[in-house]
Amino acid sequence: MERETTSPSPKAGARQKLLDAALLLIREKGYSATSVDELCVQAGVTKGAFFHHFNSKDALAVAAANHWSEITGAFFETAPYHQHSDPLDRVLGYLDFRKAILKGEIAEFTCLVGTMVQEIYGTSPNIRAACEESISRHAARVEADIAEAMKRYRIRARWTAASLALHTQAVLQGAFILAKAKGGAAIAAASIDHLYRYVELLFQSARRKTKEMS
Amino acid sequence: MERETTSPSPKAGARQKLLDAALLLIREKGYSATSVDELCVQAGVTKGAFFHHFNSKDALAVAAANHWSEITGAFFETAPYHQHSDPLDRVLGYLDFRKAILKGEIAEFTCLVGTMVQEIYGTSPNIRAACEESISRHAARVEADIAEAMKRYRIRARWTAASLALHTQAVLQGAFILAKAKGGAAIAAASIDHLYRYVELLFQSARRKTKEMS
DNA sequence: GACAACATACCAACCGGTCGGTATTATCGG
DNA sequence: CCGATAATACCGACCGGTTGGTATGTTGTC
Repeated sequence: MERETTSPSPKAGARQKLLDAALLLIREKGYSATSVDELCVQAGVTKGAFFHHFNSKDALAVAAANHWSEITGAFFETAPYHQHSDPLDRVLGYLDFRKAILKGEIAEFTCLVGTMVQEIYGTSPNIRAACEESISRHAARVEADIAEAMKRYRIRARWTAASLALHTQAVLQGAFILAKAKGGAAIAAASIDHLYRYVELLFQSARRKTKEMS
Repeated sequence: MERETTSPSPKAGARQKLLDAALLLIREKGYSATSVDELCVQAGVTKGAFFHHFNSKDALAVAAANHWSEITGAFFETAPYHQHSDPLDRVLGYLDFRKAILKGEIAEFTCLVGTMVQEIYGTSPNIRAACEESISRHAARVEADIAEAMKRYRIRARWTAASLALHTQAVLQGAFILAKAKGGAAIAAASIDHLYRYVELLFQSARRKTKEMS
């Protein structure tokens, strides 16, 4: 007859609540430093529920990485920059968007899988694979727009769309590290500015040429 | 009269051996996942020695970050790229050098303080500060060459030498994360290539102009 | 009444840290 | 140069708390 609710989505099922708790805590304190007990408390769930849904802490991490892929996938899917008809504008719009969402606490804009893979790349192959999947899948979307832009502006270069897409992810991940070191998002934004300028420079002569022709 | 040497410098004192062990283990498994016992075993030292030299595990981490600064400082000091008279060549040479040292196991070329700051930025302010110091000090050396190059080639731009220097560090840190995720140094090298190209593009018109004048 | 979804109680291993003690070395008066 | 003294470096058993994980029980639902 009683019905009590606390903060983290009360009727959402223990599994979802644990995954949400993992996103929050692991981004704040890292994977190793986050204990199963803390995850359960944050999720408002007992340890029994934890090991009912996940065979181990590592299994939770894999599930959290996949959960992260779905959440960020849906988030970027609905972002405004996709509206541009010019693929280069979509790439630059993506970077603008990445810069624009650098708000709030550091843990709120940093990357779950980037944080995790640093700690576990040598010890937990399955978590590492899940993190790589997440990064690669996200990079692939950026790559599609880059490839289209290269085609549109007839870029012939030594670099590929794939390598530039991964480079954007490297810059973002590195920007997060600097933000954590310096205690603020400002340097991350500055680094994205440099990346933005780089992409502009890569396409600038080709874009100008095309503009002149039209 | 005796003189013996095995792997972790046997006659080097417990403190040095512990710092070396910290560099090795923390880069392999992260800070939280590395226990004091493991550090002692790796260093060939007892726990008593550990807490004789360091008040806490955190204190060891701070000392390790400073040790890292000294080691990398001396290492880059003697690197060949400093011989170039043109400051821009020194900057590009620095990037070439960073790319050239991406050899061996991942833990052998990744950054101690970049790895640590990810885990502890929110929980250990003094470790975070030591990591920031290390990164900033290294960036400052790069910044000096960039600033000189900007002066030499009379660059007037919206970006500063400081922000570009920090950007190089962001790219490197991010490249390390991708290397950990993908399990190899290749993507890190590709990302440094992009950064190299970016710096070239930033200076290219000015350099050409100067060359024509001479 | 079977089965998934939890809760509770509990465990052995391990964690960072303490502490009393010893071996080595530096200091210094005579 | 000597022996006493004291500081430093190091040892390893031990401690209380926490760790990831388990075994068993309870509950709601089809």
